[in-house]
Amino acid sequence: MPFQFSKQEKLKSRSIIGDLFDKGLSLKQSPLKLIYAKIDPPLEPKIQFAVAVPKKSFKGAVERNRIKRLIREAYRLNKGEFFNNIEGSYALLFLYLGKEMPTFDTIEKPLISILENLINRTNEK
RNA sequence: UUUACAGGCGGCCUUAUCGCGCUUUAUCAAAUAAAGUGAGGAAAGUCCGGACACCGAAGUGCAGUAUAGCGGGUAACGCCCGUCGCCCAUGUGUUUAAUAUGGGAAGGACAAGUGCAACAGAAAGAAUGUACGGGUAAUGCCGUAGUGAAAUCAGGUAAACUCUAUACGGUGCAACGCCAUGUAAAUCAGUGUUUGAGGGUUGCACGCCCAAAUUGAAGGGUAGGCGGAUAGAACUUAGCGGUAACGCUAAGUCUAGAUAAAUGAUAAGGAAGCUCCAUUUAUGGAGUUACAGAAUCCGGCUUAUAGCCUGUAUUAAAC
RNA sequence: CGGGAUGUGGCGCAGUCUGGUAGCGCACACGGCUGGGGGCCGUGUGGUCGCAGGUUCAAAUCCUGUCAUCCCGA
Repeated sequence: MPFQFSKQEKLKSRSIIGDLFDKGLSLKQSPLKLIYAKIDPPLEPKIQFAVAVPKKSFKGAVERNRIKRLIREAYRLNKGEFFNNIEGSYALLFLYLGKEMPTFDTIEKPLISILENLINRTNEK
């Protein structure tokens, strides 16, 4: 079941999200930015995921929803490749920093490269 | 065929591979499977009106806010319908008047009081001028001229204060109820109290309530979870009443309920409209297809909007 | 979801309550003082008063609608 993305995998806790902004580590690959942190004690689905698009860049709710859906889709299709055998529990938060409407391709490529970097970092430790 | 106005529809269809929310069924549960279902006319702005919920009195007075011909519709409204007067445009008529059609608008009161009117002008409210003409015994008086938006009339102005009539308790689903977690000030109930600072209660006043101590009881916050929460002033069709808004009756239908927030992604093909180009005048090629995403729920208003359909009026061309 | 404020020359502000002339500082242009710069002095340019409609003889000002920006509460 590598391509599913259910409700449980969404990062929902307000306090964890607040901590991410305070002391999370970040990886950037334009137009995306990933903020992540290792969570201890581990969460139930070990990897939890969230998306955010700033209201300042995109005023309309339709555009913001569209970008969030694209990012979520790209994450859903690629997460199995990276996280199936990972150690530890992580919270991930993707931010979209671009100013123009993306297509699926312009989302997927930087997302893959960010995930590769993330895996490399966690293995080094 | 052009333009304007009014009303309606409004990101289409198929296949493949993945995927999401909710409901029901199957399994002890979890996970899973199957079936069903899943954004709008504005879901938006939050400008009005309600439903619904709560408040230690939500009381009295003042203040404040809103509305404004008349009649009707409605749960209610500042919304909608009809109508009278007013204003504008066009046609007929034409010295004026009148009349037809269409459109517009917050349309009570200035003989209750207070205020305001730049510049110009003699004068803008306790003011009656100047010139010419008329008239008279003479003055008062009458007309014309000039300034100005308004000039002799106790005028104009209330989208000036104000007055009159009517309506309004306050706060809002982040209301409110419940569950789990559990340290202290704090809360609730009973007993009790003289003075009174102080505090609370709707902007103010009155009024009302609280307040030491002691006994007893159950809990509150803590970005957590559940309920509130989706069947309703609902929708569709038919008949009847009404100029209309709308109402009544009957039959049928079930029509989103998320919560860092579901309704999507990729690929291929197709249909229709519009624009541009080419020409064998009917085809080919290219481009484009809006505004925009439910968040307690309804009724309005306002704003955004490609294209299509219907109706009315109008313009031009051809026959 | 609820509440509040602000839009005026290039920039920062006053004027709005109480309607008739849009003003101040900085900046800009020209001239003067100086050998030159800075500084000071003088003169000048520059504003659909966010937008639309209405009331009025007359609107930055009053009324209605609308757009944008900012702030606050939970």
